[in-house]
Amino acid sequence: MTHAKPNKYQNIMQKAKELFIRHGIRRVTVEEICKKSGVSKMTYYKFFRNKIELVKQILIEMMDEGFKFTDSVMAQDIPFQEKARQNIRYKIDLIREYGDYFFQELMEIPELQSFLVEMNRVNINKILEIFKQGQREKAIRENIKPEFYQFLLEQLQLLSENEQLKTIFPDMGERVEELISILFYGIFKREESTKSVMQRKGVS
Amino acid sequence: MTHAKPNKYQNIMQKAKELFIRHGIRRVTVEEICKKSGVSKMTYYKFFRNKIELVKQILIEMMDEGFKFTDSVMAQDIPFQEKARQNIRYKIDLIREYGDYFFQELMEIPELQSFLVEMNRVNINKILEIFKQGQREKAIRENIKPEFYQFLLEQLQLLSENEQLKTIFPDMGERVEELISILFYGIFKREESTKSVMQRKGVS
DNA sequence: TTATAATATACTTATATCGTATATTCATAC
DNA sequence: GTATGAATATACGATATAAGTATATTATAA
Repeated sequence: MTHAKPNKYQNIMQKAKELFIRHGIRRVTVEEICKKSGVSKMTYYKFFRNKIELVKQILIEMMDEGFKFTDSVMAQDIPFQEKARQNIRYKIDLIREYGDYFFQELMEIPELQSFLVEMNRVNINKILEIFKQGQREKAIRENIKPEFYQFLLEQLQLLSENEQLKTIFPDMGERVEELISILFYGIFKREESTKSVMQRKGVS
Repeated sequence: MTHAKPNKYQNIMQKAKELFIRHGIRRVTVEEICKKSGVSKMTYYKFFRNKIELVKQILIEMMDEGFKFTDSVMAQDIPFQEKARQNIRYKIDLIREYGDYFFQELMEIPELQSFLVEMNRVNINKILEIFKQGQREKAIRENIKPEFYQFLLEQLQLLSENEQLKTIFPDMGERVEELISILFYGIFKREESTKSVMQRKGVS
């Protein structure tokens, strides 16, 4: 990546992320973001109409990076199960990085509702794509319908917010991990599992 | 302790502490505190004139608990150095519990300035008391003047906010610990040190 | 029942934040 | 040097949020 120009846009994005992760979206003001990223309010409003728009950009960037990661993983010449595992670990790490509070707050912002729904739709499509590749590679049982898989994904998502489950796994990352594991070993043909350690690398 | 009555005052104090630790003082509203502690705004204002007053009470309680701990430690029949060590550990743990951010924010509240100065004065007096006991027990060199010790304490406090030192020890707890260690082993007569593990217990 | 105390609600006042407009500074090219 | 474009600092009005108060209602216990 080019590090020659101290890109103001990226600077704002980065500092805003840090502040949001630390204090939550609601508790951070635009002026605070400007001060932290060494930018005047006017230049901020050059780039973003308001705070919501900034949050959207962060989410879009987050999704794009995720897709880029997924694509690179899917192109590798490794067993499908390993690919799936890496993708899942990536998402878990992402959740851990931002923390429950961030995602919880997201859903409480009315202006973001439809955006989140759309983002979720795109995301699920991507996962479906991967699912189909898994079937082509004969790693996933052929007799599972994609619609059924999609249904399961949506139910899993609902379950991850289930209050009872929250008491069992208070940490959101762990919660999601356990749920995915269930789906995982439920749909995979029985083979011994391979362990993988992968490190996500943040933009600095 | 009595747990029969769900004391509203203590309830507010407890929940406020939790919120302040998590989000900082400025970022938490009175209404939020009320909601969390299941108390109406009116009852809140029965107990506290405003948010500052609540913060003051938290600080006073914090100091009182500290003094109580100190007194119990000083009454024990153990070497003076061990007493001193326990006191220091207590303070380090306290800093760790509340986090840098909390104390940093405290000092940025104008209405608290004089209160903090006074609190600091009282605190230093207490430490001086301990110092004198240390001299009486012949654990501290007799030829160190109390005024000089007090001066050192104040300088140490200033140093703990030194920017350069912050880059060396980013964690405030560690920073203070290292500084105190310097003072410690500087004024103590040379004897082998004894390790101690002590657990502070929070009010639940 | 009556008295007490907490609550919910609505409200006014005060403050913080947002978003914009304007004058100023700063860097760069000419 | 001056002109130009871009960022900044400052000030400002509009708006949203929070603080603090008053009142009616509900719950509790003597």
